[in-house]
Amino acid sequence: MDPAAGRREPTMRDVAALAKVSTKTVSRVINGLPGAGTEVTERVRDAARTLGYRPNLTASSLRRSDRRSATIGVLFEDLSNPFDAALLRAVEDRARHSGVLVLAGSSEDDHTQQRELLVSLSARRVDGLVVMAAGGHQDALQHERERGTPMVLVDRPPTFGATDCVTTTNRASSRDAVGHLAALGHRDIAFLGDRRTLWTSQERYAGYVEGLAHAGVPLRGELVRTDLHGEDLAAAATTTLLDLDRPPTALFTAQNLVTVGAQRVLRERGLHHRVAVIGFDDFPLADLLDPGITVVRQDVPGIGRKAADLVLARIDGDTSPPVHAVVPAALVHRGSGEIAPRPGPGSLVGRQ
Amino acid sequence: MDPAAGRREPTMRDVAALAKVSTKTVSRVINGLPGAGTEVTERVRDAARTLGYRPNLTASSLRRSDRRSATIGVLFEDLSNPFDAALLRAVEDRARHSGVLVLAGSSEDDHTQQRELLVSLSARRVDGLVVMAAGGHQDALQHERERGTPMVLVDRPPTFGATDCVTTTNRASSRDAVGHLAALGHRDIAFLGDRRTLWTSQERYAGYVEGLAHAGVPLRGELVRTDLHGEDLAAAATTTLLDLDRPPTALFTAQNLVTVGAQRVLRERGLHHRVAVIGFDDFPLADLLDPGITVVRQDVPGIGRKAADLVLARIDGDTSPPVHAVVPAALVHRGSGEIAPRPGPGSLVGRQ
DNA sequence: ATGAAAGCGCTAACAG
DNA sequence: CTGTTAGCGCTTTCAT
Repeated sequence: MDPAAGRREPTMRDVAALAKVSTKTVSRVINGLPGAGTEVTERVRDAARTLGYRPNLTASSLRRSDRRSATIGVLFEDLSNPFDAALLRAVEDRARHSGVLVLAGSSEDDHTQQRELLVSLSARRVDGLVVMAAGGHQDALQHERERGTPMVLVDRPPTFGATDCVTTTNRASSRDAVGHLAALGHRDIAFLGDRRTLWTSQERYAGYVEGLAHAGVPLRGELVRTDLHGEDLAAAATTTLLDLDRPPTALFTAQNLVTVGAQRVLRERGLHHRVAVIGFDDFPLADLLDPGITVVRQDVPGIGRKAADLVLARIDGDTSPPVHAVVPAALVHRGSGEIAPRPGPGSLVGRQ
Repeated sequence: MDPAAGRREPTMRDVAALAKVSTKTVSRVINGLPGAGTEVTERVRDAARTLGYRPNLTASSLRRSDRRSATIGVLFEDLSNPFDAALLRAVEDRARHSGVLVLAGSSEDDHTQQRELLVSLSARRVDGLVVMAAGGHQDALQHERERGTPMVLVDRPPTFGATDCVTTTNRASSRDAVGHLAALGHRDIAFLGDRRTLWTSQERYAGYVEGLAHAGVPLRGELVRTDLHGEDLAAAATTTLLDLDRPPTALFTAQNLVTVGAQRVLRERGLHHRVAVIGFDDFPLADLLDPGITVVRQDVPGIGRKAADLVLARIDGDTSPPVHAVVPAALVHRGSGEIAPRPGPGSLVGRQ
């Protein structure tokens, strides 16, 4: 099974011996540094090729003064979530073009797992981190940051200082979305949110409240459902809402899985053309559904690029003050958010 | 910006000095090896905590005899594709539970990029690789494998020897899908495939041919469209097919983006309830479309787990003969694949 | 149970 | 232009 069993990996010393030069000269040639004669360079290259020599970045970075591993850590909630995946890809692209590779991990929004991954990444001496922080306290992240590791938080800001961060217009876009629904005449607009410990959930809820206030629509507490982590909880909450005496005529679903869970229930009940929906976060095929789902779309590649740029700049020694970059999101009209309220068989107008 | 500017990272020597022991003793304590007194152990732990010592896996792996980096490389086509993302997550989970981290990269099905990533991973001395090979030759992969790096190919098999691989039942499931359509009475079943250089495309096409033959349906060459890389090409091909004098009554779309592209055109033309579709590869929300999209669903987490298990076992010295694991896919009936053929306004039965 | 010396593969700092 | 020496942080080997 092992085609190379027994053979020892050639080192610079082996190359040096074969080319009859010093290891330092080999080092110069391999790294493309000046100070190596044309003829010697050729001899070294030949020797390296003959032996099948591969540079060892691990040894090199240990000895080099900059101590760089040319590797960054990416610590997201769930690499299989389309949002996280798109973000990872954007970061990876940027990093790759700078010769930097990405060590990726999923924290599952769990502090223990986040901390363990942080320790693992730290032991491998990554040059920097791009992190989607787990909800709640950020002790482990703060600790790592305070050791000096360059760090950029994405999607959610740090609760500690001196750290860059890239987020989107959660509050303003949520306000706009709710305003859009109110402008159509909706007065019973429900809020369905992810975990309350998440900053994005809080911001989107705040935007919902502001949007209602701005439109002069009173907030009905029973229309607010939070801590809906995953499609199933979102579906259950939607069911409960639709069963109210005075059910909502519009839903603002504040996360992609929540939107999908709600959508499932609406279709089961045949209400997808009656109840308006605007979701936060776009998702694949949102435009192919009937009606198309109106969403607040984040510029995910933009966020990833910005985060990567920031962390790479910090690694390169940029010491300017910390930045909180805000990448604008946009409301994408597809139909579900443009459904007007109307009294129907399920409506209770007149009963009030 | 840098909270730790100037400070030097503490080493085992620093810990040893503070605890008044040798570095070897510190090494024993940090690694939980036997041969360290209870009292000394305590002293070392205190010193490490006081100094904020972090073990350096990079230095450790350089010196250790097993030379392990506790890191594997994952080289897929596009980490933002839901299929790749789900696979990455499955591999990462398995690896993490073995204390192994994942260096991830996207090859974009490009040989140059694949080779460059391979070189980067190799320089970082990853212990093993999980690779979705780019189409065409596999010279760089073979070369890396022949140096002795444990390697598992996923989704597509190696064209060289002595290498594990995990794929799904591409051919058999495609045959079944086409058989399912034929059993409903379809005789004009189109094939829409991704790049012909990809083994999966070839296998799925072979299954299509077998399925037709088995059902006694003659193959019409003009209904076969390949090299559809991406939604747009798939959409264009679908348009062409529908404009034929004798258009297909059913489509077998052999990759997830192809399915989506075709679906877009069918909906534009209002044919999504008339033309049957079975897609290879499931995708999010396929069940929420109207009709739901019937697909061949791969067991993506199963494939990822198996691949991770194989590479981790090889790293641990398993020298049993190479394995080609085949993880079964299943036909998921959702509606689009259960549409029967019928003469309609667009049909040309009778004109022939 | 503990430590001293050597060295993993490489590069910094200096020679020549 | 090229080489020598030392040593990155750690673990091996062998001694005590």
